[in-house]
Amino acid sequence: MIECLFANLECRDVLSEEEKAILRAICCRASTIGSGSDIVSQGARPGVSTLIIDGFAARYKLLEDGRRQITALQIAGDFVDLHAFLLKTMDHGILALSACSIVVVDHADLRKVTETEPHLTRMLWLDTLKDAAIHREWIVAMGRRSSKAQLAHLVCELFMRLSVVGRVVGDSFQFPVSQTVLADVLGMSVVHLNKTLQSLRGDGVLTWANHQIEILDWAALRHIAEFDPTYLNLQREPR
Amino acid sequence: MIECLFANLECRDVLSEEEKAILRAICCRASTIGSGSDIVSQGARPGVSTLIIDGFAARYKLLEDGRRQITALQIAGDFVDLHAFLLKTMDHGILALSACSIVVVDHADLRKVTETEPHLTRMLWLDTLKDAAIHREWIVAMGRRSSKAQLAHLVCELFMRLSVVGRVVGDSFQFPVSQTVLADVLGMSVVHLNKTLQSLRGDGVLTWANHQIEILDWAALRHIAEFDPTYLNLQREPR
DNA sequence: CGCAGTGTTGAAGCATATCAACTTGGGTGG
DNA sequence: CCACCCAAGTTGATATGCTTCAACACTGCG
Repeated sequence: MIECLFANLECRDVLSEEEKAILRAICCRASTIGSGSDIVSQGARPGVSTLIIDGFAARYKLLEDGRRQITALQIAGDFVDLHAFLLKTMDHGILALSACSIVVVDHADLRKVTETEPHLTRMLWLDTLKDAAIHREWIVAMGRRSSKAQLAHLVCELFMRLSVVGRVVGDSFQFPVSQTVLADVLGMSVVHLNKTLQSLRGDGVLTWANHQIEILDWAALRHIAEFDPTYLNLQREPR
Repeated sequence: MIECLFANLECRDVLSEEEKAILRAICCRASTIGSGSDIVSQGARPGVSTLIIDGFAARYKLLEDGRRQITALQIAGDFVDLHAFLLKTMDHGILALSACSIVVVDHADLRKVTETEPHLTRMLWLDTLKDAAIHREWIVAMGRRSSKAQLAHLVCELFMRLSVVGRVVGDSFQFPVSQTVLADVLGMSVVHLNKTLQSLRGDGVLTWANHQIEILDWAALRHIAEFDPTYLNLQREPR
């Protein structure tokens, strides 16, 4: 069930069987969320944190005029609002972009982990640090990359993250997201995203149809994006 | 010496005297860094983490063509590379924007804290989560705000963060940073930043001269920025 | 069958980058 | 002490990337 979380953590450090057992024990309540509904709402003070088992979710903020910016994409194996455990009040919402299987963990149980399991605590901390590293990379992409490079970079990132949790088949992965949503991820208009996408398609580096992305030329895509996966911390070492 | 760190942590939860003593004990080695030099270089694997006692620093990444994006501004009281404790390899550099007083902490000592001080560990974790929340807000600003709102938002944020650590006098604070640097923070060209700045000055909401920013009309500035400080988590509550 | 959401396209306008020139002020060497 | 220089700030002109608006095609669904 929560093997995707193990995959996520274990590509960064070794997890003992006891630690896995603890995680299994506290990740008790499972459910599903329909596409388009909030997993956590802005301003909420949840008593639980949510782990995504399957599906895509997004963190987002709304401006007063109704425009939206998505600040993170969360996939299977992501502890999507672990940070609410310590931040308490949600300063943003979390939205299911597709139907999502989730599991929730009581904050009381997480607290117990921090009291008794230092290594596991560090691993969970690390998981939130990885999210922050992704945020920084997005800031770079938004501030200094061309729209084409920004989009290419996102595809590279998703490809790497999804392969860690076994969601990549060959050179393809499911990406059940409309162009409107993707525009809100990249901070551009739908029209411009559409043209940027077609420019990438025209270069023959990827295809995107039926909610599935296939990478045709990884080297070229990576070159367009100037993609360097260091920030994803996919190194297994003692933490 | 490290009172600014206490100020930073204590506006979010109570610190016991024992916890303060522990922090004082591990923050042993002090030094200063000259303006313009790296505190930590990209690709480094530091064995210590750095706390800023005084001055301004920036996290940054460079693109292949030499352009730069600053992904975070760090001020007094910020544990600037606490995340290196767990991320191990720096995926970005940290630069002193002014002369900085710093203190370093051995990762071995931080590890001991995580083994024996669960509450303090959560407080340090929280500190990195606050950085991530700021990252998300910057993503929103870059993606969906006008350049004027983006700049106004940054000034609001700096004002709030600097007042926590006692760096605001009246409505003014020191901001020893060139327009070139600020342009790299906001992801815009220097020319455009200059014009945006003059637009804010023209509105009479702030002045910026001699490396000092004075806020003339807080309500108007806040309105331009649509500033909501929730994300800074300045709520004192049990964590 | 009609409707709503999604993708696509072209045209026009605005925001921002780029380029180039000029000013200002502080620091430094003659 | 002056002359010069360099970094930083400022300004205007031009070019480009991106947004907005509007229209149309396609698809799945009630």
